[in-house]
This record gives sequence, C-alpha cells and structure tokens, in this order.
Amino acid sequence: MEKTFKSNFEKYLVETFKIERSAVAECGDFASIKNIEKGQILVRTGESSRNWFFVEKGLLRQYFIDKRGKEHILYFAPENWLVGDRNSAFFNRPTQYIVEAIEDTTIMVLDINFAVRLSERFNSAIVDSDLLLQRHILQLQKRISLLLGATAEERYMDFISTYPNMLQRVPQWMIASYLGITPESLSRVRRELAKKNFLID
Amino acid sequence: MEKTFKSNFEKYLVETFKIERSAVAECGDFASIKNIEKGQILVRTGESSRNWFFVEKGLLRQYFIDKRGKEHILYFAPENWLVGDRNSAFFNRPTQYIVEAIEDTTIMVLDINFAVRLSERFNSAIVDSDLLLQRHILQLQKRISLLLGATAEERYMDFISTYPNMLQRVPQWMIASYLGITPESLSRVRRELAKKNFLID
DNA sequence: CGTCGAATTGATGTCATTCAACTACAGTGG
DNA sequence: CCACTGTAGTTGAATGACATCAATTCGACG
Repeated sequence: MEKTFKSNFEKYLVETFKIERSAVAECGDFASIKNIEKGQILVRTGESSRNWFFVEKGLLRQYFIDKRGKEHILYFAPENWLVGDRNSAFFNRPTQYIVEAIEDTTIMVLDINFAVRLSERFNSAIVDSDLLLQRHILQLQKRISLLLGATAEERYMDFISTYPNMLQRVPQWMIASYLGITPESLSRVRRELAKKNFLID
Repeated sequence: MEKTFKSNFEKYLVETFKIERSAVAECGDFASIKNIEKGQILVRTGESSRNWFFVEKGLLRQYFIDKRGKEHILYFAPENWLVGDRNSAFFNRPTQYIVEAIEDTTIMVLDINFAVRLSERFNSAIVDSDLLLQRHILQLQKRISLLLGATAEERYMDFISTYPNMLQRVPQWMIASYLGITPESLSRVRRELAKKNFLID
C-alpha cells in the first residue's frame, strides 16, 4: 500500500488537511487503486454504493435518468475530484445516480471507513471544517441559483469560465445535459455567441 | 444561559448527536435567543454572516436576487431547521443570500465557534457523520434533479408532499419563487390540478 | 470509402413568461 | 360605515425560450 500512496490522492490529503504523509498511509487498508475504461460504469442505479472515488487521472460523470427516460448530468469529476453519493453511502440506501467513465480513468476507491479512520486519527476541528464539503455544497447552491435565475446562454458562459478545459474533453451533448438543455439548443446558443464574436472554444 | 437551553435547539442537539445535555450547555456562550418580527431581515446581501440560525419557532426564508432583479427562494426554514451560508461563514465572504422572517420568529443565533467548540468536546466520528450535512446536501441534490428533470406541475406536487403544512403558512407567490416559476404559472398549474380533482390544499 | 455517432440547421410545437386587466380581500383613514 | 389603498391571486392574449422532430453535414475510425 506504500506504493499506492505515491498518488495525487496522498498529495491532496496532505495539502488539504495539513497532515503528515505517514498518517495518511495508516488509512491505506481502506483505499485501493483501480483502472476504468472509457464508457464503463462504476455505479448503477439501485446499487447501494458504500464507496467514494477519488479521480487520480481521467474523467467521470455522475448522472441520473428522469421519469421520461432522459439523462441529466449532476457533475463531472476530473482529476482530484471526489465522487460519491452521500445519501447512499451514509444511509446505505440504493443510489439514483450512475457513475460512468468519460475517459480511461484511474481512481482511488475509498471505503466509507476511510473517512472514519481518518477522522479518528486527527482532531475533529480539521476534519470538520472540511473543504471538500464546503466546495460541494457551494457548487450545488451555485447550480441551483443558475438553474433558477439564469438563461441557457448565461449558464453556458458560466460553465466555460468555471470549467475551461472541460470543453475539450467532454462531448457537447453532455454539456447540454449538464446545463439542463437539449444538444440542439446548446448548438444554437453557441452559434449566437459566435455571432457576437465570443470565442467559444 | 442555563435558561436558554430549555429550547428545541438543545433537544435537537441531544437527539441528533446523542450527547448529554450538560455538554451542550458548555457551548452556551456561543448561542443566544433572539426574536424577529415578520418581514424583518436577518442577513442582507453583501454582509458576511458568521452566524447560523436555528429556528425555534416561526418561519424564515433564504433567497437571492438575480441579475434581472428577480427574487429566488433557496429554501424555507420552519421549526427545527438551521439556516446559514456555509460559504460566507467558512470563508468569511460576503453572502449573496438574504434571510428574512416570513412569520414572527424565535431563533437561536449560533456563532461559528459553536460548531468548533462542539466538535472539540466530542469525538470526531459523531460530528463528522453529520446528519445535518447529509440532509442539506440531499435536499440540494433533489432540488437540482427536480429543476433539471421535472415539470412545474411535478415540482409543485413534490413540494406539497414534502412540505404539506407550508401551503397554509406561505403566500403562493413565494412557493412559485421556490419552484422557479412565476406566480401566474403556479396559479395555472393549480387550476389544472383542480380540474383533475387533485386536492390542492 | 462507408459507417456511426455528434453536431448543426430549419420548421414547428409547447410550456412558461410577460404584460395588462380584473377580482377579492384586509387595513387605513375620513 | 364607507371610500381608498395596497397586496395576493386569477385570467386572457401575446410573446419568448427552449423542445421536438426531421433532415443534413461533419468528423473519427475501422
């Protein structure tokens, strides 16, 4: 396990929580590296996922399917992002959210006990003021604000400024799904922006 | 302060975190009771709010104003709910979210150090597996799912089943704002539901 | 080169918004 | 007690934003 922690994940933990490398290694039993091919699904609807995924390299998406059978992407997880369904992990309930690899991806699979062990090892104040959670909630709130108060064009503009490199990595129809519009509409939004001399990629 | 903790808040903490009453009292320096009249604003746009509010009695709403000047309600906080802007509290940034009393309301004002003190007193595992956060994130995700994948009518149906008593306490235009539609549209949605013999209140 | 999914485009449809008029009702002051 | 005012809610007609459907083009890849 020594080897596995020569990873972005270790670096991430050390930097985020300001804890020593050695200490992170103590939690190694609850983490393991895994490679996922593009297109493969990590978590299916109805499964109860006790695991979290830290993306070492590559890109995942988490999405659900509505009652009319349409996909809606909740978010993209590029390098150094964590993906997981808190609801499912915490309450051991079946998840509604599907996790799929958009690119060939290397992940660190984290057992739910990883977090428990980690918080046992360090004083709770640090763990509690969890940057991850802040970032997560912040992102969700921003998303809601945009869905409630911004047009498709505004949401797209926000997307490309927030995730500038995503445009090169994600097919357009997935961005449309993330924004909550159809691929056709996104195409038209982009055309309008191009007319107004915005560089759209 | 002894007196103040004869409150729903104390009860809530004891039940949620399974900690002793006496221990909660130790954190009392960071909490105080306050009464707010209907219509009064607790937090204004641009302020940096280091406080959290636990609603003892009454009803608050948290909302923002978009670039076109329209209000959008993020959520309602009835009895036993916590309201706060994690972003603002944690990073000490100006908030975008306004908090206002819909009814005459009694709140417990919690300094951000309340949580710190509390987590110092108890083992991190308990605090970390924070039910509050779970509930919060869960609610935000559900909201996004509904905004992305459900019609106005479906969102309204979800609202009245999730918050059945809210209908009697909140003016219709606020519910419309929460759902992300205009008051006129909600009025029409309700008319259609009435035609289909749904009891709408 | 042919195939298949992605992206674009046009024509049309649908749902919610906008704006304006009108009703209902509560509170205010004469 | 009644007119005056303001806010909430409803309704109708016109508009707008995005969706749907269908056809076409583009581009990657075997």
